[in-house]
Amino acid sequence: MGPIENEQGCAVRKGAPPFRFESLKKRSDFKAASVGFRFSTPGFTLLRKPGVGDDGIVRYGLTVTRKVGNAVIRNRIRRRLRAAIRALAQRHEGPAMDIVVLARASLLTLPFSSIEADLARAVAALGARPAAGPARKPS
RNA sequence: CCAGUCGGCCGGGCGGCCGCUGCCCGUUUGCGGGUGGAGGAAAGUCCGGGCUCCAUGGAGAAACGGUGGCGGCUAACGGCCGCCGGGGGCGACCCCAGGGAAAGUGCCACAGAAAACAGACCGCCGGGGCGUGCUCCGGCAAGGGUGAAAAGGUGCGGCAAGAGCGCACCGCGUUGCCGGCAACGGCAAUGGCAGGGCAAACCCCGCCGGGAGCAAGACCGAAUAGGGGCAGCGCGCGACGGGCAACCGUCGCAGGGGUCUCCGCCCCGGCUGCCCGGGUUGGUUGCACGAGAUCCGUCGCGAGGCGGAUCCCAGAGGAAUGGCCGCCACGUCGGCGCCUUCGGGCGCAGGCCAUACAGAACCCGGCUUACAGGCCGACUGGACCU
Repeated sequence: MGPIENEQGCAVRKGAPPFRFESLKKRSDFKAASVGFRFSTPGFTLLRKPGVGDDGIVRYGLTVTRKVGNAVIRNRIRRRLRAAIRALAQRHEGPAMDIVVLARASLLTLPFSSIEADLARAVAALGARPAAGPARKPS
């Protein structure tokens, strides 16, 4: 893969090193993402935190609620998601941003290849939206 | 070989690609290399400890909570081991909240005459009466019936009929002797039977218990705003309130600033320096050498004790210990062939699934619950062969 312009024509990164992927750790980040754009797939819902991310870094958070299953199931889902995100990071070119993955129970049995494909699709779709996030009524 | 009882153990393996994390080494500070990295229940959070903080002069009592055969083990326990008693099983073995009902209170539905100072429905026996199968009086509690339970059970004698009324055996109480550390057991004598059940109803008795928890606790600690103390300099007037005072608060006028001037509006009324306390995010620690693991010896029936040697064996923090793929084992399904005690077993090729329960969060000892499949050992009952 070569450094190219992405479809939106923003953030051209010729010859830049690959994106670094870090995990979100603060509760406030998760809450901020909950008001951003969403993209749903059979296995999960992807949220994008409003705002321009730090250059060259995509931060991701995983939300796997107790409703999904017990600790063993939740951990396995987290591991599969991390593995898929890591694979995606190798070829990510889109804008820097913060995302949160809301997991569903089907992630346990869904084929790994389809999780990867859905994740790439969802990240591309959210990367194309304006960074400021959706217009919301001021509360 | 079949059926069963008890105890212990395992609970995937190999390879490839790509990753996470603790420690060590190197380093061009990007990273590279080496090495370690979930469980028997890590679970439920039900007990017991260590550790930490708080409270506490010592001892005791009350209250509350827990616990309950006896002896031992243990740091401790509601745990474990051994034994005793009761119950179940042909047996190996299993089950028991197993102190006290002659301290008191309470409850015992339905049925039944009567459910606890006993009593008499049907009955049985004797006597009186008359209308001769009913009634009255008295005796009895064996039989019937009710019930979970009705003042021991069986048999013989006895009697008007009966009854521990008498006797034998069994059960029970008391006393004595013997065995045992003890729970308790054995034997003998004796009493003719004392006494309903429920204490997982209150209660009584013995024993144990201060509270909260690693988000315990300790250390480091910015920036901004705000709080307190001290020192120096400064400190317009008036009114009101508080105060011994220093001083503080409110209001008005004057002053300064936004804004060069006026008006209006808003803001400020101390400044500087040093110190203190509190404290959000964060970092370090507690936090991985311990009632530690493995092996050996020794004492003990055993739980376990003692001694020696060797070893270091997870430390995350939106939470690492893995993701994907291939092969194999195990399992399972039907097919074919052979054997068979007709339950099944073995062999061959093939299809399917790709493992159950479940993820450390300060650490240990237990308990309880969950668990696909499999292995080992000891023992019991039975069948067959020699």
